Amino acid sequence: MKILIAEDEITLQESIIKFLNRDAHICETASDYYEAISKVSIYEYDLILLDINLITGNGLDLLKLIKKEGKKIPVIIISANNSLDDKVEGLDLGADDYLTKPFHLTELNSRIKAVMRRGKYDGDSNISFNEIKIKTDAMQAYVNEKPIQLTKKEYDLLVYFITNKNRVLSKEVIAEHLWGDNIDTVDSFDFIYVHINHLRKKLTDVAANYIRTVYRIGYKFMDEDM
Amino acid sequence: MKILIAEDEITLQESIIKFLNRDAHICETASDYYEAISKVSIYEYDLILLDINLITGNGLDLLKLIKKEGKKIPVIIISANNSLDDKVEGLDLGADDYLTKPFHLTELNSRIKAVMRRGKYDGDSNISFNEIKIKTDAMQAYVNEKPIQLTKKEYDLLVYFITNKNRVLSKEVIAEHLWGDNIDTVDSFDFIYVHINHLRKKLTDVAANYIRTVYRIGYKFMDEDM
DNA sequence: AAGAATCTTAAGTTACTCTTAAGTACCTCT
DNA sequence: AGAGGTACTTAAGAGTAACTTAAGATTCTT
Repeated sequence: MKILIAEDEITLQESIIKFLNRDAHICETASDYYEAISKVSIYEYDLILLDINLITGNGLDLLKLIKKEGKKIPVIIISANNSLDDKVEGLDLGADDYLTKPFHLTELNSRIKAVMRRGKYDGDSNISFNEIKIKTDAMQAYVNEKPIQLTKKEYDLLVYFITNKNRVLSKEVIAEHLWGDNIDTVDSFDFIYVHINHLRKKLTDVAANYIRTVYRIGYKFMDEDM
Repeated sequence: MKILIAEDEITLQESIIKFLNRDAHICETASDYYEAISKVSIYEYDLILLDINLITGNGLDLLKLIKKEGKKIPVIIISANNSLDDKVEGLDLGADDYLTKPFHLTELNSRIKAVMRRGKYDGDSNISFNEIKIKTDAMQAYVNEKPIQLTKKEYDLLVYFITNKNRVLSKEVIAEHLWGDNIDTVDSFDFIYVHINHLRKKLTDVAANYIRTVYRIGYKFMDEDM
């Protein structure tokens, strides 16, 4: 799960990241309003954690912006003041949940899970593509009803492919989504090849062909006849 | 047993917690209507203690909400006024029992036990998974009909695993369910390893394999061929 | 208050995944 | 067809996560 944390209190930022990393989420941060706007418009996040009291601007404006652009990214608002007005306004603008500082990190964690649960997969916790099926609850993938053993990265990669089927995904975009933005200092994305290789091997026979190489561009997850 | 106490009288809240903690229940609190709704939607409780005279809203509405969502969580209603109407309405809405303030804590305790006994596992107070059987009222686990000696934490862990079989549970989630929400200040969940270790040792042979490690994620309680 | 049982901390060990690196195969364009 | 770049494959090392033990704290019992 790739999460943007728009929060200017560095200590809070850090402890959130530390905690969420333990659940193997990819976290990126924006310390001010403008950075947040910029990152949201450039990258794809699965969730945004938005402090509405950012020094450089009003978080609610950012929320408006996101929703105006028709993006369906779930947003959880963080606020220092317990004002009911803020809460109501935030939820009216389309925020998915609301947290008041100070909060427990486990609380945050559960809300993230709840939001993701009801948001993304439309109540159905299974994803499938032809003979491939993924039970997200169990984090278990199947090919023709046979379970296949995937590592975390392989699993993430497969989920990312299937939820973005028929789209060409560059190595950079994939890396960005699975590793986060501290990866752009890296000068080679060759390690992607290894994970692709592993995943292909584990998706036996037919299913392996779904991962098509688009030469010089990236990969596309698709059916034979598309 | 994880219990939510929706009660805005702080002193009563505290004495209930103090009392229930002696029975090794995990208690969490909600001091207003909104907090209660939020917590119920996020966390999984084994029981809710609901004061219907919360300042910020009507407890009966909350009860309606819970039952409407099809949740099977047992609810015990607490009320200050002895109005029969409230009582009847509460029980009609699906509350499992009803207490009028002031009440003795021992009274509360026995009602909790009664509700749990008849409520939780479909009238059957036994939980089982293949060769594992648990008699919840005796808090006794068996493997192949042979009783095994578990400590409280080991027992809780096993029950949590079996009632959440086939789901990946992170160390954090497990810790939260077994230790309550004051554990997020902790910066290491390594102690979980120890309890897992003990439980595995006590679930002899085959049964021990049901607790699968999901590397970098957590644990999953499941059968061989899933 | 002492003893027993349980839980937590800590440190050493083992095992797993991810990444790196280097060699090979493939594609495209001239 | 050959050059140059791009993708694939494999194996090994680094780093991290999980496991195991035992001893130090607690908590519970008597």
